[in-house]
Amino acid sequence: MQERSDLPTLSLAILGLVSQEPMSGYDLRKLFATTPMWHFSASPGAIYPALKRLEQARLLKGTIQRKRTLRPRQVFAITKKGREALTGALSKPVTREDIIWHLDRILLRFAFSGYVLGPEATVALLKQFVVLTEEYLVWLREQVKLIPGQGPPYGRMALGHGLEMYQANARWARDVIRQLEEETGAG
Amino acid sequence: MQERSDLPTLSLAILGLVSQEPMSGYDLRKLFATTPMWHFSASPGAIYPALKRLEQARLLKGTIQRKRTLRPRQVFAITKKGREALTGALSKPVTREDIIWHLDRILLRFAFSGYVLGPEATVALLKQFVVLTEEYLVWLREQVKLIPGQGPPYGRMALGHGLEMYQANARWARDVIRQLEEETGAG
DNA sequence: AATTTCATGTAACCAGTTACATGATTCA
DNA sequence: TGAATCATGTAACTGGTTACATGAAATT
Repeated sequence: MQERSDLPTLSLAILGLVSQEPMSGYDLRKLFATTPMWHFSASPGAIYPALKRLEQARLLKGTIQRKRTLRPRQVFAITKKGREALTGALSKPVTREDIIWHLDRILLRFAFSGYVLGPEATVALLKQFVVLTEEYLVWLREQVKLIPGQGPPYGRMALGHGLEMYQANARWARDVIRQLEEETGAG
Repeated sequence: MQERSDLPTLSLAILGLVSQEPMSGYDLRKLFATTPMWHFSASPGAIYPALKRLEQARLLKGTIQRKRTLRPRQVFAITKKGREALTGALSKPVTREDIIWHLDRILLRFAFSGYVLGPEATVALLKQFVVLTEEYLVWLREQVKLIPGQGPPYGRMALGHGLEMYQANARWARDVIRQLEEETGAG
């Protein structure tokens, strides 16, 4: 019987952040509301239930500070099992679905992979990303060709946006690969 | 008492497609599964309930063909109220939240706006998009500067991805604006 | 004394996912 | 006749949203 499918993206974000430094729900909310860790829900109705689920799954362990007050502060730290789940999630192969629907997840995996698995694994992740993105670009370009040239141009233009996006993705990834390889080569 | 908030993205997609040509749930599923209208759920558990909600809200009207069979085919057409809801949704101002979290919605609005509201309204939509995107880019560049230069580079690199994305968005929009203005200017 | 910030949480709702189910029609 | 395709739908689950609620501590 295998571990239940994928961590939701918010849970992955929380797990990765807490793995670097124990945090409370409030700390996470502030982080998501004010820093470039934008893009993740800062709403208490998302954070606190997610923390509860992670603790129930024994991936996090909460410690209550200020026990005597009515509103104690609870700081969460990653467990051994949690770290295994994190490295597992970061090591999974990138899929075509990921590059289309879960780009935020890939970026998250990229950043945490750097800290948790090191630069080599991160370069490998990025290379998978580049390959899949370029495959997808091939398909997209075929789709563009299939659109009749005489009709209204909006569909073609919207597709053009997709092309720009995926090209930018691939460009960025190749650039970062180059930087990381220089670094590890020089280090 | 005002109309209940926003149409969900899938409902907007369905409404816009059906406004061009009446379709069944199955037609929509095929479209979402095989054409560049990728990116929308082709799962029956999403499509059929969405169609039911749109019909209950009187935005669509279903007509059953092949009445006598057990599995009739039901084709949906947009109603007057549905067309009003569609133009309303397309005419709403673009928000900062849209450009960060709902880019898919903006692309959808762009494409349908072309057909439903015409090129001038579409150019206006794109111009809003460009302004908000460039404002956001300013903020992002400030965030990049705030990252300490000596630490691990992963956070900065992930932010760099955001910069590339939003720059590509703005570039695409400006390009399309230019094309549409040439067209309407020449036409 | 009033406001803001710290800090945690729940309840109702919404909409999407996967998996399941049914059965007709068309094609090889 | 068996497989693929047409065609519609439900049930259980998941997890995010908004809005609400509480109350201490720090700041003005």
